[in-house]
Amino acid sequence: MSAAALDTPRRERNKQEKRERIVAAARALFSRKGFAATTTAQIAERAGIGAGTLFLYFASKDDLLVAIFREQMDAVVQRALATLPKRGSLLDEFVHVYGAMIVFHERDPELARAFVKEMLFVSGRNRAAVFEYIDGLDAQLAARIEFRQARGELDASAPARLVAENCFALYIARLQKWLGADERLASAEHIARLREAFALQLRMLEATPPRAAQRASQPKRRR
Amino acid sequence: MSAAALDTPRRERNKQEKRERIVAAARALFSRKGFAATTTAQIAERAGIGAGTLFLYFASKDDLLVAIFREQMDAVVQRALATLPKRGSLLDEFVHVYGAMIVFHERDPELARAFVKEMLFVSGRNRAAVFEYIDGLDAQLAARIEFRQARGELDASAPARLVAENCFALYIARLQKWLGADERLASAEHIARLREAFALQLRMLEATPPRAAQRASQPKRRR
DNA sequence: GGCTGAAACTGAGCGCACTCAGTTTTTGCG
DNA sequence: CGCAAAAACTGAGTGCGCTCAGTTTCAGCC
Repeated sequence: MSAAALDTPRRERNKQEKRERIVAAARALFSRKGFAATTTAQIAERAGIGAGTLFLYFASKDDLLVAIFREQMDAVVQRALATLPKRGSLLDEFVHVYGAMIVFHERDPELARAFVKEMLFVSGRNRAAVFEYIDGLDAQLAARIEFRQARGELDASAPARLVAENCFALYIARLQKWLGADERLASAEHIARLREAFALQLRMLEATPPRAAQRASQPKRRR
Repeated sequence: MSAAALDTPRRERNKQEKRERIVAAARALFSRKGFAATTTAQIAERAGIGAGTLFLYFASKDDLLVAIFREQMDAVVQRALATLPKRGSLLDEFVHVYGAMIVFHERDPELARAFVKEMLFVSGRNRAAVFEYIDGLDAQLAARIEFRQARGELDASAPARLVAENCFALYIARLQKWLGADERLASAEHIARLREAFALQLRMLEATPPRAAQRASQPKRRR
């Protein structure tokens, strides 16, 4: 019956609220004492639930971490996409978005390290969520490529989506290297490296399409 | 022969031999029962040592896994580099090498999954070893690029090493996606995807260098 | 309200990676 | 040899993530 769907039954509401409490407790403890040093028992206690209950909401401690991070990352990406530089190049836009994520991770490298390590290997419902998030990001950046392709600024024969996916891979690789290092580079330096890598991938888009007209409209002088 | 080589002090020899026993035991158990289902106590027992002794040789169970895998991967890469296709394109060579690694990982995806997950985040001595291994691989493949650049087949202005590093990143990203998936693609399909990604990165090398334009009249070469 | 089955919750307990105080083995030296 | 210091080794112990048999809470129905 539809009435049941309308009113949020007591059970559902309790569950949702309990989930929030767990997330809040975990967030506070993780950032105060670090991921490894926080025990699930402490989280449960702070959330006011039994030690076992936590695992009815999250399959594992790692799973909990991923769930927390994903929400925050969503916000970061959304904000970055909303503030794209107006007059910048495609490369600038890519660096703007991924740079924002790097800055975010810089706030708490130990957490970020644990997160990245788990993110790509989670299973269950969270795995789908993670990949949806990545797909969304890829799609948005692919759209930026296609926009320029449509205006004739870039080689329209290149598969925009695949290029965007490659850039995500480059970002992750850089991030892993950065987070894994004993002595971490300043994020400015890190972003500069990322820019280099992106430039190398995106340069392909500037190539004259194999068959298409080569800027015939532009009065280019030949010797 | 030197005096130092002659007398392998009893201590050193024992240590080395014990290390071998641990590795052999771990390898056998991991491949029989899987990584997660094997306990460090079982490994120690099979190696004929005390439970705590294992941790004098390897900092953690993960560390042990990484050490085992790295040795095997070295061999795989070495063989692949020695059997590069003679008449193939640069893309063919990249796919040949990384394809060999994929095939290797296909033999035991659960182990590979655990390995890849830990590899990029190990610390201590093994971390240095892992990155030396990656650097070596990058250098070898960069050399293949430079070889063609020197012959004028590819844009010599592109930084070969960075391109090779980008390709490694693409390989790792694909591998993570593949190993993390619930239903794993056939490796042939996986390799085809990797080829696409590589092609997108390497295409940049075919661009006519800014100043030297000799490729214009040359018919496009395919495979 | 009273009853009933199901859903949610609990915490004592389990298995395992890893530690460390105590023991054994090895080495260098007189 | 004997001896002392150092190095290597050991396994009982510890802490933590996670489980599950038992308990409590809730929703729907009379």
